[in-house]
This record gives sequence, structure tokens and C-alpha cells, in this order.
Amino acid sequence: MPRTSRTRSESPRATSIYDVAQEARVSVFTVSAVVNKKEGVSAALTRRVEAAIAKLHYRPNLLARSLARQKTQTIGVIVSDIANPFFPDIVRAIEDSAQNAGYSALLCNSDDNAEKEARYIELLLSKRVDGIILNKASGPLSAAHRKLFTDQNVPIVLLMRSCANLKADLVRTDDEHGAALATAHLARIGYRRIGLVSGPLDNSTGRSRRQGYLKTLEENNLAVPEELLFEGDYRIDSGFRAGLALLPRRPEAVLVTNYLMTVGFMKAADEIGMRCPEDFALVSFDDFPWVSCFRPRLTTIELPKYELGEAATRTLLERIEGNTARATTTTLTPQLRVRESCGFMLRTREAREPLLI
Amino acid sequence: MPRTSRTRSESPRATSIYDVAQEARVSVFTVSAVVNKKEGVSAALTRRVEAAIAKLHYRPNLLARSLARQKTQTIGVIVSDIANPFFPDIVRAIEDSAQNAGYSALLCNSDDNAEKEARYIELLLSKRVDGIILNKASGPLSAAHRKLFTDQNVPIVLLMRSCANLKADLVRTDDEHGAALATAHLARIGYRRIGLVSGPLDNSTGRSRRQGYLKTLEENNLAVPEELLFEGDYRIDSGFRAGLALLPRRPEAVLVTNYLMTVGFMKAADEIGMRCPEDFALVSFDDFPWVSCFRPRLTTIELPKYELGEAATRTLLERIEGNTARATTTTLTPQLRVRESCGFMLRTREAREPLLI
DNA sequence: TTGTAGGCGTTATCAA
DNA sequence: TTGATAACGCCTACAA
Repeated sequence: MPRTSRTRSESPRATSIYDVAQEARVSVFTVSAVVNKKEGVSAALTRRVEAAIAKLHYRPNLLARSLARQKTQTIGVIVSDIANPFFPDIVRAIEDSAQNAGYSALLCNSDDNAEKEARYIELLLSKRVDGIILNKASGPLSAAHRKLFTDQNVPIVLLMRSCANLKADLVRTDDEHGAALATAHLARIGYRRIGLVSGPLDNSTGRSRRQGYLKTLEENNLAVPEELLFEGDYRIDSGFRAGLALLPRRPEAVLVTNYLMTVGFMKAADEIGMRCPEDFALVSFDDFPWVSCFRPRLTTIELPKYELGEAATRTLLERIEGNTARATTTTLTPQLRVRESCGFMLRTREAREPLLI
Repeated sequence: MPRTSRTRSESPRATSIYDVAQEARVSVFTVSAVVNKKEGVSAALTRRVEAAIAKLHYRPNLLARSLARQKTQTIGVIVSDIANPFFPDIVRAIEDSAQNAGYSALLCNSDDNAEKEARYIELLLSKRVDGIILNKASGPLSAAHRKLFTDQNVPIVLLMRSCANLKADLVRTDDEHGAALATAHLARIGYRRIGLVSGPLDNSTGRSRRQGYLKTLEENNLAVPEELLFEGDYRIDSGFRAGLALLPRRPEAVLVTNYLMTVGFMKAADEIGMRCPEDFALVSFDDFPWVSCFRPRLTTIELPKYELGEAATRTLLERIEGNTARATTTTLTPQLRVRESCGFMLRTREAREPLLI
């Protein structure tokens, strides 16, 4: 058989299964069987092969294996931006879970840009990943791409954001509930003019959080303060602009639907010279270990990031292993963490003071 | 030629270069030439091939290409933990730069654990990545692994931490200088009992920062307060323990050498009931957009994270493209950002007061 | 300019 | 139990 003169590369080829077979005086089949721990290779040959492997430092070329097996043991992960602190924990969980199951993760940042996302999807598919975890950019999926997924039979699980024209597994948090928790908390404290800094309304997360907010206002017989609604894009700058726009209109409280926008919002408050919670109350989305260390301590809606990543990976791997049941939605429950930025302590103290007079 | 009956898989094969060749009534060579935009294919055939590609939605299998070309257009990235806020920006930069040059990034978390790191290195090598960016775990590299790199001719660039027995390119920040800047600033304000919460001293970063601190104490004729030195591991909990250990000993100031440990340290201060900067001054390492929004505003040594990732990728890609010059070290300069936690404002006010009496 | 066929390093089928 | 050999899908030296 081939393996003749090494025409192309001058650098010595890495030792292949042929070299091992030759060294151990067996066929490549036997080497392959030993490497893959298959039953039924005699002890004698197994020993010889193992010795040859050790001697030659043989390591199977996973590229060739992937090509032959039609399986790469690799998943693609597309998030909008790993530098957004919402994602690192999720990606960490994905990588952990994938690795434990023998998979690696290819990381992509879409910047919530449909074109970039489309390019990444094609790339991942060309690289023949076994599945994709997708934090979908705003907007629908192109028909061509949808066809690609089904044609190539590559499972995909949606992370956080659903996609109108793609019925795939979805792993998300209960955003409407989260926003409702936050809004209800503010209403309970006694605020009536409660503003909202939402995410983009062309995706499910942004809409759900807004919905939870609106529903709760209604439940509390609070009018929707149209001049206190702001649509951001989950980035710092939009939070900053939201602050500049909303704070002069004197909201009593505001719900900011992610951490980065809260950061921008607080910057704006600094510039304007308004303090939280004295001049306005705030509840933020997403919790981090450091928010309880600095003032104002943010009252937040905690999103179980690591669990999100775990669930997404678990779901994807099940699909890869052959689960063909219909698409599921896994919804994790967020939690309200009351601290200081909502002015809870403040109000209760104020409320007590009149009694003291 | 082969491509006979489809023995193995029942699911329809993805369209391959052969299908395109057949559809366009040309040879695979011609298709390959068109796909790779090689000179010298007649306009007529080019048209036919392109039509066939479009009709069949052909996308080259990058796995097969990698195997044939002996190049995967993929780099491996091993960091201790993407959930540590120091890394997301770096990884983002790496992914951006890699993508721009036509490479993808495989992400791995070593948890600063030598065994885990070793497993990842073997995995990446087996996957035939074209190069590796390594934020080395503490401890030397095993001889076997060093041999692997040279044998397989896979370039590697070290990120932040050097490695005693591996002469490879290194991209890092000037940690000694950074720590010196911080310490000098504290000394200038007038503190004399300055503590240190260092990282692990078995790696270069931890040692350098400690060295910068010690050197600067000496330059300022300050004794080393042995009871105010604490060796942490860059995680929150070690910062917390550092706080519990050091704060009761009443340091005037403390240099905490990363953000997560600062978070733990502040938690400890909260529990003990000591305030920053009133009861102790603090300078932290690493800066984030949100540190200026919450109190106390941290005075920090800013590390150019994105630039670090860019430089590491650039260096690696040059090696991959064939640069064989001797190993280089790229050192980026950190910067002092004076805010409130160092007590600068406080002290200057106090300093003025006596004059007012 | 285009085609033929061998090689990349595995896996897996089918004989022996 | 083992071996020979055809895939996997692409690239490319060499021939035509």
C-alpha cells in the first residue's frame, strides 16, 4: 500500500498509525483496535502495540479520525460578546460540560450582528462541528441557513434568545418573571414613577423583560410613564445615554435590564450629580460577586449563568447523541437580590421617622 | 476511482467536491482551483463550476482540507479561567485577531492546574492546532511536552507568565513596574505600613509584582512589614482570607494584585467593619469600566488586556507563517489610575486642615 | 488549461 | 483474532 516517498513536506511527518503498525509488526487495524480499546485483540499483540506506541510517542491525529468517523467532538459557541460579563460564566460552564463529555468548544463573537453571525455559522458548519450553541443575534435566521442545519443534520440550541423561524431547543431564563419581580419590588417600596431601560426590542429577551415590567405596572395600577422608557442595546454607552435622557425627568425608580447598561447609567448619574438610592432607586439585571462590595450595593435580578451554560450543553449533547424528540424549552428561574440601590433601607427608615417625631 | 456505493452512512452525504465536478462536467482539480481562486481556469469552466456550486450549495469540508494541507487554521487558547474578569477582554482580542487572519480559536480553561493544562496541550496537539497561546499554570513544563512542541513544530506563545524551561515568545505586562507604580503612589501619599496581597509566588507574574513592591519600599526607606504580606491565588476567597488576616493588623495601605482578590478583600473589610479609604487605603490591579461607578472608586493599575490579546495573536500568527527568529518578549506598560480607594483625596484634605486651624 | 491519481491519517468492512 | 483495503473529502504533483 501507498505511504511511499514523502513528496510534499520536508519536515518529518508526525508518527502515524502506519509507523506504529510497522514497529509492532501488526496491521493498522490492530493498532486502531488497541488505541480505541476494542475487545478481542490478543494480549500479546496488545502488548506489542502498546510498546510501539510508547516508543514512538504516537498520538492519533484527531483530524483524520474526525474525517473518518464523520464526527469532530467539537461544538461551536456563538455569543454576542465574551467581553460582556454576562457571558464568561456561561462559556465557562459550556467548556466544562463539553470537556467532561469529550468535546471541545470553538468560541465566536457575533457582536449581535446578523452578518457576522451568518459567517460564523457557515464557518462552523464547514468545520463540521457536531452542534452549535447560539446566542442568536437580533433578527430571523435566513432560510438558507435553516436549510443548512437540517441538511447537515447539525443540532443547534438557542441560548437566551428564541428565534421566530427556527424551532430548536431553547435554554433561557424566565425574563418576564425576572422583570416582574424587580418591578413589583419597586412598586411595593412605594415608587410610582418607575422607568425602564430595556434591551433591543427586536429580540425575545428584550421584549420579555419589557413585558414583565409593563404587566407589573398594570397589576399595580401604575400608569406607563412613556417618557421614562428607553431602548438600549445592552452596552455601556446605551446605558449612559439612557441615564442622560431619563434622569432629568426625575424617575423615582428605574429598572435597568443588564449590568453594562447599569454601569453606563450610573456614570450618567455621576455626571448629572444625582445619587442612588437617595435621588433615584435602581434595580439591575444580573448579579456578580463584586456588586455587594461597592456602593451603592446593587439590588439585582440574579441570572443563573453557570447553570444556563450547563443546561445548554447538556441539551445539545443529547441531540448530538441522537435524541430526536421535539424541541424543548428549558427555563431557569431568576431571583431577586435585595440590596441598597433600590432604596429599600432608605424608604423604610424614612417611613419610620415620622413615627419618631 | 472509488466513491462507490455508500456503504457506511445511510444519511445522505453532504455534497462534496466530486458532486460539484460531476454536475459541472469537469474534474475535481478544476473545482478545487475555482474554490481556491487559483489563476488559470478558463472563464467558461469557472462559470460552470460556480453555477454547480451554487446549485448544490457546496461548501468545502474544512476538515478534509486541513488533513490534506496539514494546517487547520485553528489556534488553541489555554487560560486559567475565562470567568476571571481579567481574561474575557484578552480572549475577545485573540478571537478578533485570529478571525481577521482566517483562524478560529479553541478555548480551554486550565484552572491554573498543571495536570489539566497538560491534558489540554495534548488534546490541542492531537487536534493539530497550528499554534497555542498559553497562560501557563504554575510550575515547569514537562520534558515530554516540550519535546512534543518542537517535534510537531507547533509554535506557542506564553501569555503573562513566563516558563522557566521553555524559551518561547512571551507577551506580558510590566508587572514589576506596575506594582512599583502602585507602591510609590501609596508611599508618596504618606503611608508607611503598606501591606501586600500577592498572587502565587511560584509563577513569574506573582513574583514580579511582589518584587516591584519590595523594591519600591526599599527605595522609600520603608521597612518590609512581614506581618502584612499575604500570598493569594488570584481568586476571591484568597482575597477574603487576606483581608481577615491583614486588616486586624492595621495596615495603613495595602496593594492587592488583582481584581478578584480585591473583591474578597473588600468583603472582609465589610465583615470586620473597616472602611476604605477611611480606615485603610487600597490600590488594586486591573481596571474595568465599572470601577469608577461604585464607591469606593478603586485606584488601580490598569493592564491593557485587549492589546495583550492582540499582541499574543499577532506574535503567534507570525510564527505560524514561518518566522523563525529567536523568541521575543513583548512587554506592555501598565498605568496608574488614581481614584479614591488610595485615600489620595482624603489625605490631601487632611493635610490641608492643619493649615486652616 | 485540465485531468488523473496518490496522499493526508484515520475508521470500518469484509475476508481470511 | 487479524489483515488488507476502501472509504472520509480535499489538495496537488505530474501527465496529457
